[in-house]
Amino acid sequence: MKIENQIAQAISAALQALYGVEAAPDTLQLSKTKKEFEGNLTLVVFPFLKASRKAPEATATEIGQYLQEHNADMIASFNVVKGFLNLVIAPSCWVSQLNAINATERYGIKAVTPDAPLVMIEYSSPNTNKPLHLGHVRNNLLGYSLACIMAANGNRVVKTNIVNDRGIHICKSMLAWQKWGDGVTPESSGKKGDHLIGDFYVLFDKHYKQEVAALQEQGMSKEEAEAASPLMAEAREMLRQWEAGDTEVRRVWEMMNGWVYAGFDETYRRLGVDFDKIYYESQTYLEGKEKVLEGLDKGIMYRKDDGSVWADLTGEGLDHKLLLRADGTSVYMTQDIGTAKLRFRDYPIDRMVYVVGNEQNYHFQVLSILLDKLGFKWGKELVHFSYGMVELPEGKMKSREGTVVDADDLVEEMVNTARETSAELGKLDGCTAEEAAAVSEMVGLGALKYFILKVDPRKNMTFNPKESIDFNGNTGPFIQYTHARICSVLRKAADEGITLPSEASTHISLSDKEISLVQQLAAFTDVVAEAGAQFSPALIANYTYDLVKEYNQFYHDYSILREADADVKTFRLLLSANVARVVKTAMGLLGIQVPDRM
RNA sequence: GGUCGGGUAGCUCAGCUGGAUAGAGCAACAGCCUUCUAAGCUGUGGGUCCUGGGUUCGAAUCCCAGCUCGAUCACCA
Repeated sequence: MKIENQIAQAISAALQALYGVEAAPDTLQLSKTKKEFEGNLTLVVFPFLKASRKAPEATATEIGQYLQEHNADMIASFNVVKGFLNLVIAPSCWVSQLNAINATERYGIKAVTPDAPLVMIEYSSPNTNKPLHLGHVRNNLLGYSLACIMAANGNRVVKTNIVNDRGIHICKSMLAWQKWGDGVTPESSGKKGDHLIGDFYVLFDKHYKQEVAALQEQGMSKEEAEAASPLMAEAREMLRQWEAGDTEVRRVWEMMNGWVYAGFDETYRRLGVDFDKIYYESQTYLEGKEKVLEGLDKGIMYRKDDGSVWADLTGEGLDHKLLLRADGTSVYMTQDIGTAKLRFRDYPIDRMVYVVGNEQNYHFQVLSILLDKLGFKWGKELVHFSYGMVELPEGKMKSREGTVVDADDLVEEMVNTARETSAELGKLDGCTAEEAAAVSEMVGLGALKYFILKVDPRKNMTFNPKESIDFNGNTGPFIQYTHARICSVLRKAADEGITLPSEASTHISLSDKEISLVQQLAAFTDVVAEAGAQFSPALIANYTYDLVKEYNQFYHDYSILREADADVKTFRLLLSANVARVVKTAMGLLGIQVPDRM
């Protein structure tokens, strides 16, 4: 058991004995002692002054004395500062704590049992008319990391992606390709499929804008011109043909979507994200219609005179929501209902998590209510993991204005920078080209992923393309570097013929840094649990940074292999090995790999 | 206007289920490599925690009011 928990129990017993206070161990304000004070754990005694009827100092002293008397083996000494009781824990306890951690397989990761709750996580969910940009990258990294964190908390996890493969936006790209594409393909152009399609989407927009401008010059208002645009009319007609199942339109659609998927797959692979099950809106939107009509029968929805179908959500403090247009076609909400139906048919979902930007908060509020009304047991409790936008210093990224940061370009740039930095520092001089490339990939991606995941997901974040992502300080490479450093020490130890024992001797004295590191390691399980409860990879990231920062201080101030005392040396090696292990596990939860050398 | 998020150092962010003197990184300046990897370590300067009230022994943290930025309130997805 964690020392902190043991102490909490002892304090709980002390409060009962001294003052007759019933305080559950987990309600105590017990935390790591601040650096400026002597001790390892600090209890805040202010809450018990009423019961003790004594001054803060006297109360703290009384509790301290009681604890020391009854737990002599654990509490070496204590001191009191105002209402704070600082406890010094016996060093042997910390060694035992480290030994226990070392003995725990897959430390920090809970086993997934067959009857564990099934959590489905939807993320990525791209449109098929343009390549992925930095906003999608944040989505993908958050979704993937969240899946890892939920699994580490003992849940069965299904990662899913809903591809928005139909609609007017794809028709625009298709039309532009037919008109001006001249039969170009990814093969003939040497361009990634998603980028090629994105170019045609932009091209459509360019021609459309010209058309509208020309019509406006003829005296039309902007709205009139947009409505009169022949190009847009053609796109709409193409969508109608698609819905009607026109073979030629469907053929082009399938071909061009195929190009895009090949491009996406490449980006996903490089980002290191994957899915257990992919849904396509072209396959789910009809299901949604069906479900809505079912709701209509049950009186959950109503039909207007023009034939459109609506849900009345005024009872929930919201508005009326359209679900089927007068012409019977479906809207976004309808498709999400259809997708939910298929998913529930495929999996016994206990909990559904949607990783979607915060601009869609209202949508998911409505979706939750509708799914609940339609009888999905997890509908009410669905989680909209709502993350903030990635903004540029100038403001929002806009696809059509070309101010997006492309995902592939960014990754490439990061990996290049990593390679150059490694070369400059001469870090990979002894490595093969393959090893060097693998490390560059890890470090470049590590920098990007950590940069994005370390910030609170709910907050908007700023990305400045002019200032490249850092490799020093609170960054992925810094953490990776520390791991590599420890690996290097362990390699040297092995070279010296040292084999690590499973336990360190408890009869040694420890420095504050060493104790603090053991405490940090012990806290890892709580951090994983908290990250799962709060859906926050950032908690894992910041924890890991603190751990590594502290380790580097230790590394600087104490020698490991040159330590004369064999027992202390063993302890330090064991401590280092477990720091490396936790770093690797924690970064793994963020989808970041760590190299053994760099 | 309604609803929901933000506002902490020059910049990017932690800290927010109330606790000790509000922390990191970047940027600036000054040190530390013949010694386990200097992508590291140490130090200096830098703060109206948006403002004003309230609750409390104690508030960046909780409550109220206001200021401000953003998202959303589509027969787009």
